[in-house]
Amino acid sequence: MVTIRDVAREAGVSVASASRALNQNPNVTPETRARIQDAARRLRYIPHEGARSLTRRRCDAIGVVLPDLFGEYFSELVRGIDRVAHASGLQLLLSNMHGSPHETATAIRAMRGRVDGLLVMSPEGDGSHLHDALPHGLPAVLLNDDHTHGEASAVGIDNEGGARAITEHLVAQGYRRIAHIAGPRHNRDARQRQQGFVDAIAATIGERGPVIVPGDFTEAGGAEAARLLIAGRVPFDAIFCANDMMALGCMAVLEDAGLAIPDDVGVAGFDDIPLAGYASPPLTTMKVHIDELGAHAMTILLARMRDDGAAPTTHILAPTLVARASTARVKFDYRTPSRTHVATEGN
Amino acid sequence: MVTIRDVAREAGVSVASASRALNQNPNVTPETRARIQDAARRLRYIPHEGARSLTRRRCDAIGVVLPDLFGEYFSELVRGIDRVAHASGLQLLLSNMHGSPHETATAIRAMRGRVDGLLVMSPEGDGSHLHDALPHGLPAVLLNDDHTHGEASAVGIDNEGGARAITEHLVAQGYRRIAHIAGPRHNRDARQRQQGFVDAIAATIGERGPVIVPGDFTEAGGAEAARLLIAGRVPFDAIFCANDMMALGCMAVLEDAGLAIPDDVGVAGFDDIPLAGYASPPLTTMKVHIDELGAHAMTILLARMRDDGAAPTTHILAPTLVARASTARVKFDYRTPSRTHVATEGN
DNA sequence: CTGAAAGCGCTTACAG
DNA sequence: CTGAAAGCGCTTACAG
Repeated sequence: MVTIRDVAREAGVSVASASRALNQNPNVTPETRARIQDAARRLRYIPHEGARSLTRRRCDAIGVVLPDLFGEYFSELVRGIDRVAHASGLQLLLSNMHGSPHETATAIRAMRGRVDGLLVMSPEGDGSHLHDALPHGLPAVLLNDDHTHGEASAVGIDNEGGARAITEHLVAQGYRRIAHIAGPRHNRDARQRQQGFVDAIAATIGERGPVIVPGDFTEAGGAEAARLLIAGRVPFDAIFCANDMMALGCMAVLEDAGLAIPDDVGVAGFDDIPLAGYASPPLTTMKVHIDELGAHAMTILLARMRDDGAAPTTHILAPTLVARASTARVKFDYRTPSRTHVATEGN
Repeated sequence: MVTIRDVAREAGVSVASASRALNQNPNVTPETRARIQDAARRLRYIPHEGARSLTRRRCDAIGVVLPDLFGEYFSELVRGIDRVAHASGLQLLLSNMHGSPHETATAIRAMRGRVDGLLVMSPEGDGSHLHDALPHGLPAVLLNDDHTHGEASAVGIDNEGGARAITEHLVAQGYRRIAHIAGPRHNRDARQRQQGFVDAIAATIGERGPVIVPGDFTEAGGAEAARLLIAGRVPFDAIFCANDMMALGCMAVLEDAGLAIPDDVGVAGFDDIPLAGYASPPLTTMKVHIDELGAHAMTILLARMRDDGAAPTTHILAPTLVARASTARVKFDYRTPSRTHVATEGN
């Protein structure tokens, strides 16, 4: 491949001059600059960014380490991150830790010397295991975490508050026997959402031990949990799923079982992925502004990269309730008002 | 930040020995190796990958340049790429060209010296403009292109064949006045799908100038096109949309207008994004095996990276028909067989 | 087995 | 304005 030495030789100047001309440095006469640029064009010279960043001590890139790259959730997250990063002329180096805590450390280490900052989302554990992996001196922001670790800032979601809000919505709709399909046991979001649910049930209905079925954040897991619920003896008239994908799987099973949504059973999710609005009936959920989460985290990272002396901070974003037909037993069931009545009687 | 010199000093050896010990090189006595590894651990040393790749002349990373990072399509594509890349221990450096042909060149150049290979998807133009931007000597594979450019291989989709197949399906279902909502004018996929549609209509129905409404691959664009169709005087009993997102927007408008799908109007899309199966009614579409497209391209790139003397190749993947309820006027309308009859009479 | 040296491709003080 | 030199952090022949 052609290097800056080739360009310098072709133009009859030193590599120093070539570098200056190619980098818009003013200390070059127009003539030599033109000669150098011509040579570069003729040789189809493209600078080696790896070498550049080694000497410039900056990469103009930021690393993003995620548990997965797939699905609407991460897609939106990356979109938000990219919006801010691109505006600052930064490239994104994405890394997939494939859900493995061990690979997280590997992925983070592989970023050293390639990026100027790091965005990390590690949904399991308390984040202290990240402390060892994070390169000392590299600005970092934890995504979806609710407190800082070492020098890393954090941007999180108010999962507990969100879970409380949607549970209260179910209660307000008249549902009284509300079950919860939880997320993965070690997942931080899942635990917090479950906690918010339990608290809200206790505060509103006064029930101390609501039904909680384990789940795994997948559509199949939601379906399986719904089957368990139906097979069990405990009656229920609503299900709050810890995320939307499970709610979708859950709804399919309920309908197959002949249960009408929202009349026999109300269903609510969490996240508001695009699919949620297309489900039939459309799914009530807590909208997590995922792209804003990403954009916000990136903005904070930029600030830290400029001033790395600043103390790490924590930001918590509030999700918002999106009430749709899947829980519209009382107020929102504009489509089949008669059936609402029947169902209410039926329960 | 701590460098290998710090480790060497701490362990009382030369940087050469430190490097060897840290890279599992056998030429180190167990004792010195242990001493060096201890020092590295104590200092929390993490190697500078940028410097490593400069001397090793390889980055263990591959660059992916896409028109956008958002949406299910790219999400699945990246998933497929990552599956293969990860198995080979390669990182992914993603770049978003934000739909701009100009930014494509910038994004590609920025990859020089950071990656060992390049995957590029540039949906507009004929790909020859890429020729100038692709660094000479860097293995590259074009995604979604149907012929090679320079040294770059290509992996494409049989859009024409797919469009013909789904058009024939509509005809087989009894639809006779089939309109097409096209994709962006300069988009290669869109043009090929339109061509396949036109050919199939001519071959089956004998119609030479079927109705074609411009679109833009977005949901809003599909809705707008559907409104145009309804407002126009030309009768239609089916719509083949150039992609699924437009089909979704299209269906919403049709239903609002009181048209029953599939009885009054059949609707078909292209891509089979996950949303397609969730639409009501579920959408008939051509499944493009997007993740396989990505995995396939990555596999080819790996082969090129091993043997860069090989001649560039072209691979075309065939999409498969997924018949769902949105076109089930004749055979698949298991839900409302009576209405099928009515609708057929009605037309 | 170990170390001194060269070099990867670039940029940037430092002289002139 | 221009060039020679040092250096970014590493690896790898080359000697010993």
